[in-house]
Amino acid sequence: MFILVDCNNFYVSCEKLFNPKLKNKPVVVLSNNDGCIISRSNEAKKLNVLMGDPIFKYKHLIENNILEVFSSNFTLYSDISFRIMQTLESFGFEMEIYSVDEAFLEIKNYNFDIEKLLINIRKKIFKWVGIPVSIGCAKTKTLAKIASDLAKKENGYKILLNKESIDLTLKNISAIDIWGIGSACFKKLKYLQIFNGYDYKYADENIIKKNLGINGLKTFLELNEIVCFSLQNSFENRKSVCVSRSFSMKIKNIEDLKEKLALFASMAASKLRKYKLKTDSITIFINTSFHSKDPFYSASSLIKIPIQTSFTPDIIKYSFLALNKIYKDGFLYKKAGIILNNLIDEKVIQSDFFEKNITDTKNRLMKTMDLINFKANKKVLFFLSEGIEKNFHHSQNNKSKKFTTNFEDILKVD
DNA sequence: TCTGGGGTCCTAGGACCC
DNA sequence: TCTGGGGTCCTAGGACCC
Repeated sequence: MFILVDCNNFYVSCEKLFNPKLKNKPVVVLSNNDGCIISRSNEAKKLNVLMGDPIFKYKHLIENNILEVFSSNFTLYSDISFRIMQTLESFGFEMEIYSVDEAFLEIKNYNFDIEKLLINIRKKIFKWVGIPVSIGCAKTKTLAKIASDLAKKENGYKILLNKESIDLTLKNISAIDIWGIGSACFKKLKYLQIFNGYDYKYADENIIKKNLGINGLKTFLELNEIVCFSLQNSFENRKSVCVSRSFSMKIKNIEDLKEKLALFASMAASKLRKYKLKTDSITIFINTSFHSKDPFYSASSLIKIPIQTSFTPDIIKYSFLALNKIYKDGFLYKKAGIILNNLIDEKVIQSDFFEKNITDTKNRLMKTMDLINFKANKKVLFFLSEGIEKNFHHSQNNKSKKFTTNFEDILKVD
């Protein structure tokens, strides 16, 4: 049996935690550049503020002091997330941290009162961390997801274990709201006269497989209480690392693009070292704005590295090679990024027989650099290609404090 | 005027092999 | 006129998730 614990309006709830004045008020949290809405309080949802919408659409609500707006404060959110996961771990079940605000628990033998357990989990997380959660419980992850969505509308938890309640629930949810079904699959399902969860569950298995592929079939089976998605150790075997940003100013030439890319490469490389991983294949991508009327261009390029590495200069060097393959003059670039693929444990790398082995030297240099930057608590040492002027002109005008991770930001109680 | 970032997995098509 | 069949691997891009 699977239990899904899902934080309600997570980022907004984190903001409300340290700011009691926000209670019962419409609040939203914005994406990186203060661009679009990525979290909404229930009150904001009631005002028809939509997920993913650019914030300028709601200028009138802000100017009239109806809507409270926050820039994203990921330092705060990940610390709160960590506390929630720790609390969940204390229950002693096998656990998968699925995202910053969700975790699956798997219960193998149960001869106790499930309902009591769910109530207990909610209580403990609220008491220890202060974040409200919704909990769903069912035989498969897909059904547990559906249950947790329902829990939000009911009293915070929902158990879907008998056929009647499952079927009734599925009749009342649109196929698009099923985990794993996006707009493309939904379109195909509608063509097949499958509109809700119930239609999907009792559809013809072969038709599903033919039209929606292996993933559609797995979802179909999961609705029928056949487990296709098991618990995963999400962080130990991560397969890629990505750093990407949109630019507030469009970029017109390869030099400026290289500078951004070098910075992203450096950030990605330090992530790799943090996870004790190395890569031997780099993808970089660039694109112009999806929204602007300027000519559109989007491209990506993958490049292989002969020896697995997490050495920043290597990664910068190869990302430039990749960029040269796809860069075209005359476009206004809005976004770029780097993805490191094929990650392996840094302990098991294969070195090059014919090259002088300087891996140890490289590792020591990176270690020293990371340490100096860590102690300084900012990036005092970096590579010149990253550029000296790192100002992204990031708008982050409404950022809350790092209440739980910075001594200077700790709340004072009079 | 202003529209996010970080992931996983699958698939189609091309290049190549025998 | 008629021109095989069965693979692998790589890459780009799509679809989905939060």
